[in-house]
Amino acid sequence: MGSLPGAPMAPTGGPPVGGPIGRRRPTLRDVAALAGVSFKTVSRVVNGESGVSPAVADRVREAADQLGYRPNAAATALRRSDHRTATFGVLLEDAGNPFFAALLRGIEEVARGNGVAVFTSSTDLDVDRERDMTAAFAARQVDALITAPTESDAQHLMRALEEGSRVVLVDRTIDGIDVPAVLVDNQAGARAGVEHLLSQGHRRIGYIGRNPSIYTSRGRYAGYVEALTAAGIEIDPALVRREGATRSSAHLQVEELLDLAEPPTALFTAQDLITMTAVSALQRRGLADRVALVGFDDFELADLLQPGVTVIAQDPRRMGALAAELALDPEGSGVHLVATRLIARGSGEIAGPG
Amino acid sequence: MGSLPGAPMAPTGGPPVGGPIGRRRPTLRDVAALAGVSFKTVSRVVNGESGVSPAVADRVREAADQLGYRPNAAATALRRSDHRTATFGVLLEDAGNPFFAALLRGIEEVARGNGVAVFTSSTDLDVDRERDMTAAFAARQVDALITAPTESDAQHLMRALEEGSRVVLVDRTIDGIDVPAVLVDNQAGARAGVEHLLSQGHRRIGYIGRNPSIYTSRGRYAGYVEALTAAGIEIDPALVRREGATRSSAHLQVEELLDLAEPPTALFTAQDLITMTAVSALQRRGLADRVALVGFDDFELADLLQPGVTVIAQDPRRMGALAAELALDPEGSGVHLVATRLIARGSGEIAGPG
DNA sequence: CGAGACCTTGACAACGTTGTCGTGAAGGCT
DNA sequence: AGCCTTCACGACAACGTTGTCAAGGTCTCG
Repeated sequence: MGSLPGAPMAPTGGPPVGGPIGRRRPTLRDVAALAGVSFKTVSRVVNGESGVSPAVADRVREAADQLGYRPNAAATALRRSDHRTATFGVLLEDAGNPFFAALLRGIEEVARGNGVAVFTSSTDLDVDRERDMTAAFAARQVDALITAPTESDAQHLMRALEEGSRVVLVDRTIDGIDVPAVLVDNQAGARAGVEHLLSQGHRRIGYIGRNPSIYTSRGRYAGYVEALTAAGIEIDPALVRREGATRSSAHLQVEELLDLAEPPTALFTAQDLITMTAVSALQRRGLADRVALVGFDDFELADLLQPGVTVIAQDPRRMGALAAELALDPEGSGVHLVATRLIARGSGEIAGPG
Repeated sequence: MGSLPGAPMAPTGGPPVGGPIGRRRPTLRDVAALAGVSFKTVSRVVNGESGVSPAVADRVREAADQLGYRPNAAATALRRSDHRTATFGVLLEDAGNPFFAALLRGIEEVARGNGVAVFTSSTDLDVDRERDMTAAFAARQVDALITAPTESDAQHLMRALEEGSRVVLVDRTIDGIDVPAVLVDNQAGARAGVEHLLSQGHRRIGYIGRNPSIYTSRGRYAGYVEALTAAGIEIDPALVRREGATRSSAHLQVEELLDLAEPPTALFTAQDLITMTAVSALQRRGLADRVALVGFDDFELADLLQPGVTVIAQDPRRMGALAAELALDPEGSGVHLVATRLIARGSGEIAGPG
């Protein structure tokens, strides 16, 4: 972990071969020598500490500019008593998914504005990978770890906390750990989506979601159940599919629902990729304007499909920005709920049999 | 730059307030004390160096496990003679754009497999931001900087090189610097796309692209020109728009072309977002199945639109993986061209007037 | 004019690790 | 037995910075 594959050892004792390209980077001492002061004085100027006369400070700055001095981040991190590294670690399911990509952009934005650099990694829901990367980030002493945790085991996060990183959860939460979190009210969002379908006269509403082990998946299903129950409709297990992890399995599940003797007249899909899969399946069967569809997550081009896809939209960029702000603020705490918003575009407004 | 906003100073001299949550992380010395050896011996065991008897090594490993020892990355980076940090910096235009998101995933994958952590940042084509982040990454001593450079000025990259980081260019190249690069043959790809339209009988083919200051934009336009010229068709400046930077300006340009007295019968759009914008405009005017369209870059749902969108597809994930491998390999060099591929889905096969 | 306070500056330790060298014991050879 | 090599391990410097403290100079005020 953490080591590059060994580069071949250079043979010892040969003649000096003209030195590698990189000339040594100037240090505080180099600047000090040029400015004719002690290196500690340079340190003070660089860090904007008080107690340096303006004349000396100018001379130092000039010397620093001339040499192109830049502080060595490793030395700073090592020495500082607060152990700040001006670095975040961000651990998401998949930076290639538009939702997480936007979330990452939101984090980046706030981080950059505060001089913080951001480590990223995708877990693809792999628990081992999640643990490894948490460890890798903690070893690099990130000031904060912003993560959408995969599993219910908080051990690795506790460890990161103990080692001095702040931890902020985003999109998903986890038991047994008290840290700030930015979440969406998945249940309310899903309920609103299903109620929208109910109000169009649908009674047989299929649900296609991801594995219940995923936090968001549980809340969204609960919203589905809640909406139907409130409308006095019993949950029909035949209409519920909650195994979609990969794209192809999601596709299979959509097909299964449509193949039922009594197929649903409307679908609620609980994630963007599943929604896209559903659109694809419906189109292929020529059912796109007969079976209603509401999906959780907005996505690019949803408005250009025929019909446009009605969605429960989140605001991932804002979620990311909020998470980053919580990460920056030592006092930041609590669970922050970000609202969802129903965007009607056509697919959700296809009338039911009623 | 690089400093967190100053946290308020704790008042000095107060009573010890029960210590902060984070207990001190164990160091080599702690492990050494527990194992009853010198800390240098622990260092040897941790790094798998030879010259430690198996019995002692076991004892050390046991002690390290018991304390949960993890090497301090900052100290290692500071002390190592090769200055390796097992860290990459990745600087792209926009991690929210699917193309760059996939590219990032490709880099991440290879990096993770080699124990390398990845810093990311988006530039949004802002040159200042690009320079700042290059500096921020270089200050953190990244082993390699993988970047899709914005401008033709290589100064900041030269600087990063001098300071010991490898530099790998991806998607875009830049003059005056000799570093490995992973590029796409934009010209050949665009030419193939335009030739495809020509073969459907189109002669008036509009071109909508981004600002010529962008490397990829130049190559793609050159391919357009090349294809038309080879077919004996003169470039009609009225059909060429190369100012699309933002989404709304792209939209405007599509509208302008369609508003011409003699509008084009086919469009070649030089980037994914522009293609989406064009689809949107064509749909709104009811021209989606009358005006042919070929776009550079594949994108999600391109096959589900009506008609499906014919594209020149790249393989960004592979590009990213390749770039990361070049970054890892000290001998890596040269320009690596990744092929494009035309995917016919309908929009590009709409027949021309001929 | 002298005492104290303050301001500017420098010397030096320390952060946790790797690199270099030294030392003592064990082993091999003549 | 004596000498040289090898092996296992430790002592210590060094990386570039921040934190602590002390020294010397200037200023204020009685």
